[in-house]
Amino acid sequence: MQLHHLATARTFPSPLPAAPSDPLEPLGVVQSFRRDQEIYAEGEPANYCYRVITGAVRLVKLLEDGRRQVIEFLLPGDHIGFDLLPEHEFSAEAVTDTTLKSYSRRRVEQLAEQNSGVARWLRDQTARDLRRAQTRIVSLGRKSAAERIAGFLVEMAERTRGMGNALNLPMARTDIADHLGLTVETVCRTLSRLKQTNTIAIAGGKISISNRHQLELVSRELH
Amino acid sequence: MQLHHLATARTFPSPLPAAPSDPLEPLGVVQSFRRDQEIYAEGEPANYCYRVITGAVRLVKLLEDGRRQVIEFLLPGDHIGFDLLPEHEFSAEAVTDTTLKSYSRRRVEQLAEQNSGVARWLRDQTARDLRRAQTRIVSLGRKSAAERIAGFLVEMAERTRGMGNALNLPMARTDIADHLGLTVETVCRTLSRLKQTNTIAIAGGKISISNRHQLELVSRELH
DNA sequence: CGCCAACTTGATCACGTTCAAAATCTGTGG
DNA sequence: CCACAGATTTTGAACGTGATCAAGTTGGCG
Repeated sequence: MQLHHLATARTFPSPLPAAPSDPLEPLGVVQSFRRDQEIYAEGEPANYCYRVITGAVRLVKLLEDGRRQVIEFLLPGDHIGFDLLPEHEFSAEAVTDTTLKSYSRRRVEQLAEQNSGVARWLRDQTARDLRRAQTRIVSLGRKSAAERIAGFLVEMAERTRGMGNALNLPMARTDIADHLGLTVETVCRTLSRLKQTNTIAIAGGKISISNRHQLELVSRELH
Repeated sequence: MQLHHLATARTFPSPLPAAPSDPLEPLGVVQSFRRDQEIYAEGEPANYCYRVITGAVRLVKLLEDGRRQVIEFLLPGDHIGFDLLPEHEFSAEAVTDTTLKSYSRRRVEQLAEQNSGVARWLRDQTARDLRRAQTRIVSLGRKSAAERIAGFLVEMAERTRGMGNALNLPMARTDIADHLGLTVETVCRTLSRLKQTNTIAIAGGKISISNRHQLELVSRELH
C-alpha cells in the first residue's frame, strides 16, 4: 500500500498551543500515522500518552454487532490518554494523516510524582475531559438530532477557530453520525436543512457557518 | 417543612469503603440532606467536595425548557466534585435522605500540593469518573432502551452489591428515565417486559434480579 | 380511610432509522 | 486532461422504536 501524500489542505495550520508544561516536553517523540491507521487498540496496555500535533484522532468503541460510537475527536493541541489508567478502554484511530507527540506513560508518572505542578496539570487535563464527556451525555441523552448537529458545528468552530467562518471538518459524515448517536442519513438531511435556511453553507464538501447566531439558537432548540 | 424520618430501608447498609487516603480524612465534616434537597447548584463556586456516607445523590443538568438529564448517581463510598474545577457545572441533589462528608476544596488542594499520594489519588478518582462517563456515552449513543435499562440494573447490582439478588434502587423511575435518556413510560414498560420473561421480579416496589445471566445478555442485545 | 404522588398500561403519533437509489467527490491510469 | 471506478454524500419512501397523551392502579402517609 502506498503512502498518501500529506493532505495539507486538511491539516490545521493554526499555531499550536503551548506544551503542557516544560518538564514534560523533552520526553516527547514525534510519530506519524496514516488516515484510518490505528494508534492503539481497546484493551491494550497504556504505555504511551499523546499530544496531537497535526491532523485529527477519534476515540472509538466498537460493539460486537458492528455498532460504533465515536466517543471523542481530538484535534491539534489536544491530549490523549493522560489519565494514566493502566489500560486503554477504547481504541484510537487517525481520522486523517496525523502526527502525534508521544510520551512514555511511566516517565510522565514519575515526573508527576516529583513535580506537583505536573501532577496538577494532569489532574486538570483529566477534569476537563470529564466535563466534556458529561456535556456529551446531556447532548446524547436529551437533545434532538438538529440540536446535536448544530451544537457539534458550534463546538468544532470554537475548537478549530478556523479562519473566519470556514469550518475545517476533517472527519467523514459517518464519523459525525457515530459521534452524535445518529445515522449518516440523518446527519446529511439535517445539514441540508441548515443549508436551506442559510444557517450554514456547503461548497465543495467544505462547510462554513453563515449565521452563527442562528446555529446557536438551533443548538438550544430556541429557534 | 418537617424532617423525614431516616428511610433506613432505602439506605445502603453495606460496610463503607475505606477513606480515600488517611491525610484527607480529618478534614471531613458530616452533613445531612433531606430527600430532594439541593446540595449545590449549577454555576456555583465549588468550595467543597464530598463523599457519600449513606443515601444517594444525583448530578443533574436542567435545560431551559424543562428537559432533564441525570448525569450520574453517586452511592455510598462515591466521591463528588474531586475534580477540583473552580465551578460546579451541574447541580447535585439528594435522591433520598443522605449524609455526606464534606471537604474544603482549598484544603484538599493544598494537601495535594504537598503530598503526591493525595495528588495521585485525586487523579485516579477523576480518571475513573471519566471512564464511567465515556461508557455512558456509548450507552446513550448506541444502545436500545432495553439494553440501557438492563445495563443499568446490572451496574446498580454491582455498585450496591445488595444482599443477594435484591436490588436497592433508591431513585424513582423518573430519575432512571432521565439518566438513561428515556421517558418514565418506556422505563416502566421495559421493566414489565423483563418481569414477564422472568429476568427480574418486582414485589412491593422492590426489584430483584431473577436471572442475572439473561439480564446481561439483554444488556448486550444478544438475547 | 382518603388523598396525592408514583407507577403502570394502553392508543396514537413522530422522529429518526432502514432500505434503496441517485449524485457527487476522489483518486488513478490511459 | 479526461475517463472511469469506488467511496462518500445526498435524497426519497416506508417503517419502527420510543415519545406523547390519556387513563387507571398502586402505595405511602396524613
